[in-house]
Amino acid sequence: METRDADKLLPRDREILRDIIATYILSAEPVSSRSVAKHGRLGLSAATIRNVMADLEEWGYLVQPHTSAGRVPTPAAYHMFIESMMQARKLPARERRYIEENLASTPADADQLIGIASHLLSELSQQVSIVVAPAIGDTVLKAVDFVPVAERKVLCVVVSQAGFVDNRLIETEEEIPRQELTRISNYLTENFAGHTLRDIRDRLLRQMTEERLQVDHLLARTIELAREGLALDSQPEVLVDGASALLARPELADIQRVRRMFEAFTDKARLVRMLNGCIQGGGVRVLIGDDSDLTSELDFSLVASSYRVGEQPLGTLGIFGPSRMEYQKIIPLVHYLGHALSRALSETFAGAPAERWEKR
Amino acid sequence: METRDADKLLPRDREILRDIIATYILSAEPVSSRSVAKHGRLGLSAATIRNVMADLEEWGYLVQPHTSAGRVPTPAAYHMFIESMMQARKLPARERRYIEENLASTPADADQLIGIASHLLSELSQQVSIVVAPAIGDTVLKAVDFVPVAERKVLCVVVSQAGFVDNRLIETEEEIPRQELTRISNYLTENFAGHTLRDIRDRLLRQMTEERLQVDHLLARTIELAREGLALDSQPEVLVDGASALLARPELADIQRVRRMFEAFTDKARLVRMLNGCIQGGGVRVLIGDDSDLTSELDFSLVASSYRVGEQPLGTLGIFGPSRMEYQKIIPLVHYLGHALSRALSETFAGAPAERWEKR
DNA sequence: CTTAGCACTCTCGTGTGGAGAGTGCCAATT
DNA sequence: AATTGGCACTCTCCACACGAGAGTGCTAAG
Repeated sequence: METRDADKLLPRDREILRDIIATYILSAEPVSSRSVAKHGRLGLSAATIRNVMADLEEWGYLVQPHTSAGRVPTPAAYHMFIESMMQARKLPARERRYIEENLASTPADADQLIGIASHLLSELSQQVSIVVAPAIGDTVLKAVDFVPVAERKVLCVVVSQAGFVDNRLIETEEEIPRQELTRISNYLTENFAGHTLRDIRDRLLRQMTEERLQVDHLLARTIELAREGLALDSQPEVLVDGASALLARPELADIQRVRRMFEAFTDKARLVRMLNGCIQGGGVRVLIGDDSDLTSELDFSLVASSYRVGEQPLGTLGIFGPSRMEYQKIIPLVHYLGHALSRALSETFAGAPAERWEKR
Repeated sequence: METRDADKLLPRDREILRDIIATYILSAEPVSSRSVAKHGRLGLSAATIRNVMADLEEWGYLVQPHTSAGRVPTPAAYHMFIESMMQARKLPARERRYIEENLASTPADADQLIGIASHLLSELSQQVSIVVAPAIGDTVLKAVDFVPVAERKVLCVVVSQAGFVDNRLIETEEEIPRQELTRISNYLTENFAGHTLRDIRDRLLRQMTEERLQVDHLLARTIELAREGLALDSQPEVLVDGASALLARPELADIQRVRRMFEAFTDKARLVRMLNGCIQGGGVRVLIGDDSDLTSELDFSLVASSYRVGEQPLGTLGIFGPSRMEYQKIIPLVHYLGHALSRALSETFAGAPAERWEKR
């Protein structure tokens, strides 16, 4: 099977391939030469179409499920379709407004915002949405606070620049009085806001080693609390929404497939790895079939984009669904929502820029 | 169809019904008179069994999917089975240990604990687990803390007696300096710890009305923050876990059913209503078929129990699955986990009892 | 009251046949 | 040389029938 680049195809072949893909996306059924001949705007007979289709199959853009069935696009075909055969529709004003209204509603912290975003994605696409929250170690610190909640138990609240809030319960060696906790909170917040938790931890640990002997009591406790409270070990959170809408689609008539899909969702680590492959580059990335084990075994695609605050990419959001999804709609949706979420995150915490590292 | 109470049944009839239910629970297939005659410890012929089965059907304990199929237990039969035909097996030591190890691992806040509990339930039962977190309004306050995160944006952190942590971002009329926030946090924590958020809110609002004229600046701000920060409107959180394991069961071979199940999970409000019906009374409650729209339309059952700290029931946890579940295992599991979670929650925050209301 | 026997019913798997859809190829046409 | 109509071929899908198997209900005998 000799593959052939997009630009090697004759315009007519491209037109036919385009028609086949568009039809298949809507119908979910193998496309026959006759239906292309009828619907197609180019007045060709079915027989001619058949010849072209045979070529396209040879070049790896189509397959037939069995002899004497119509043909179905391959991942290569979808890729070509997305890159050069479709014009991404602008997201309808209605939907834009809907997104804006929901994201701007009440003052919400970042965790709530990504929840809303996830819900919007699945609702507007009728597919499964996946949103990955930032890995805690990479977030930039905005404020830390320690709240005593029981004897020798302190709740550490970390607020990131982008508005993500993380709680962690830590156990201390000895009871630490409330005022001292407040002092430590202030010290950490004032000196380290604007840096990633990873940096802060490293710096504090280095400090501890260097000045081991002359650390004062307060600093020692600060370091103890910071080591526990700013731990990096937690998995980034993954939100999956809208699975029930997907079950209505014909490709999931087979239970085994549904099951594999859900098992895929359960394996969060794998999801994160896959999604994060999409984080580089500002735009929307599309994974289809061959690109990844997860999508290929199910004939599914992933349309993903990153969201960010300023330059800093924070996490990924995307839509997961059958390869024959309506990319003209889905891609703009993911694109728009990526930007909308980025904007919402930036706005919430605008106004109080972080101190620079050098300033310390 | 005349129904007949459990104690009206002859011992032999009960024995046969018991066998049928036990067999069906394992096999998922209609039980025939022959199989009962063979496996049954009472040496009766198939024909005799048949007569009894016809009676049991008349009394509403069995149904046949069609003539010349075996028979299947009704919800009434399951109820009788649970109440007087099975001896609940003690939970194996292995599983107890596993539960204890997981719940006691690292210092964890209550939200993490219920997450672990939910996971344990679904893992050990291979069914879907549902855990309802406490409604925020009913939780007893342990500590409040306000963290400034941006201009006129304050993060309110509420820690409940049981260790649940809730964050809420609030927008203030004017910028409030850090020290003042700390003072307000302290004031609220010291004066109101030990009471439900609902009580506190009511009290503060009353105070505001009564002393409208002579409120000082600090109190005014306190009330403003408390009104926003201790708002009660949020839905209780619901955790659902283990859906993919259920998909392996034969009763879910039909997609439509899977879909209805997932739609049921999406309707959190309904879940909460159903689960909370089980909260009264210390023990394990079982809903089967007729009891609730949700279980009946799917032939599913719900085995639920509450978890609590001290006397106070906080939330519900349970297992949702096909009616033919192994109640001998599932009921002890839910029972044990309810207690284990209660214990874990109580232990975490033991040591610092709340002040009494009168003390104020 | 129990049970063996038997006729009856219903499901389920298999096989068959025909309709329909779609293709591939060839020969005729433009 | 490209296009097209025609035709044979293949494969799926559905309907139907048929028989095996499983299970029941009933009756009559023990």
